[in-house]
Amino acid sequence: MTERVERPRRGRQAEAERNDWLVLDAAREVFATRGAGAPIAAVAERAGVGMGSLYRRYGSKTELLRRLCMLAMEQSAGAAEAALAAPDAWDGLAGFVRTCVGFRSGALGPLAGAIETTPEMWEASRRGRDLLDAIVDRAHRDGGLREDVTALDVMWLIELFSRWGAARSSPEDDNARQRLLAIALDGLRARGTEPLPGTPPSVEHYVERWRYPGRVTQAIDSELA
Amino acid sequence: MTERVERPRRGRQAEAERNDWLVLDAAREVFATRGAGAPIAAVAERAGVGMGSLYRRYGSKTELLRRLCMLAMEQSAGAAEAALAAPDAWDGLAGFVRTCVGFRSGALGPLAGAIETTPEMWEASRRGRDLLDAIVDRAHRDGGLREDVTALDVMWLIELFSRWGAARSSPEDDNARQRLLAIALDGLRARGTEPLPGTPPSVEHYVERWRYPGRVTQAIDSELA
DNA sequence: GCTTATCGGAGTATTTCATTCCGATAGGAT
DNA sequence: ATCCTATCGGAATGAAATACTCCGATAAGC
Repeated sequence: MTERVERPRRGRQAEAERNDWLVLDAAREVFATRGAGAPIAAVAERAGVGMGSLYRRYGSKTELLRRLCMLAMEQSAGAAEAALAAPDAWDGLAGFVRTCVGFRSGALGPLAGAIETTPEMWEASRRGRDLLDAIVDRAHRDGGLREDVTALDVMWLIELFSRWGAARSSPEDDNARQRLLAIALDGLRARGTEPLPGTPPSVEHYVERWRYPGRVTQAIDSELA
Repeated sequence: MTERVERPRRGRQAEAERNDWLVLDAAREVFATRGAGAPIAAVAERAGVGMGSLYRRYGSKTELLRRLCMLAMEQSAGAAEAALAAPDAWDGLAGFVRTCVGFRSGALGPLAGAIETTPEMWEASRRGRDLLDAIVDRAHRDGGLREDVTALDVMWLIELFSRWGAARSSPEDDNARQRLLAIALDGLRARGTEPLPGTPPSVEHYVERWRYPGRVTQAIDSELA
């Protein structure tokens, strides 16, 4: 799932690096399905790593969560660039959604509000939204995507599917999710159907959730200005 | 949201009954979004009711969860019967899904495994699945539903959307959910599209999650036999 | 005005969790 | 071969969260 940078190490150092990825993958799985409240011990167990090893790399739970968010946003941005480079606009969009759901990019959602967002994170988030806007615009112009679907609809869709899955996910879960995703993507295609109900989702609503309780997060306010 | 049986009471008794529904609605909201691990206090607070009042009615958290499951399954069965009675097969199915998502019928999913399932619950679950089978069969025969979609796909779809929503859900959340649901339902319609990937979801997979850890749940085994 | 069912929430014992500490293990240098 | 040290795993710890109980306050019904 996670892309590994192959830089050959030896012995203990190799194990350390391997563990790092194991932890990150496990953390994503655990926090995505059980929310930010999930215990660190669950991450360690799933990664097959001791608590000591985990804390050697991440000084606190918050640090791990932040790292996780950044990683997901970076991967998401990478996938977005690939989508824009795809020959067909619709295929690019569909592939982007599938990829993001694949590594549970939208799993950040439940984490919103549990950690104080750094300026760095805001920057990445902003960039991600801009890229998605571009993808959706292209698919609209190309006629592959039904025109009443907005970029934020797609965002929510990714989040919806990212959170799916039991605490202990199995291949069967993946299978079911793939099917539902295929159904949803099919529903996204341009076609003479009923217009979508309600109003387009707002950026304010999407962004507001990240406000960390108790402290003023200035970045949000400038974001919403 | 929840259908109330209007049996006029007076004064304190009326308040008691009103509280009962407040608690049930709040509990569904809380457990659906935060999982079975959510604190009882959160339910009380959301219902605007003291802990005392809550425990007067439900002797334990487990009892509340069980009651919640039964209620959701009963409401779901009611919606299913209405769907079968609908003039149009497709409209019946779509309405059923929307109704179930509306009262978060699929929110039972995350509760699976957290409580020991009673025979009564198995009975209701079984009945629900039979009804859904009938709805899906009818929609297939009628040609409105794409034929590679199974009843369990629909089941998972309902669960997917039932779990959606932030801890503190807002009208904006509902709006976004409605739109995504419209997209998904549109993807469900019969139409010359790519067949669904993977294999149809299995009953075993769906049912297995309800196995309560530590104790053998005989009903599951007979269910799977 | 009195009785009593019901209400809300503070209090308690228990559990869960984040974080720390340390003995064990095994690369890698001498 | 042997010692040194980085890393590992998980038990120990103190703090926070949580299920559940208890009780004084409130107001309906007579």
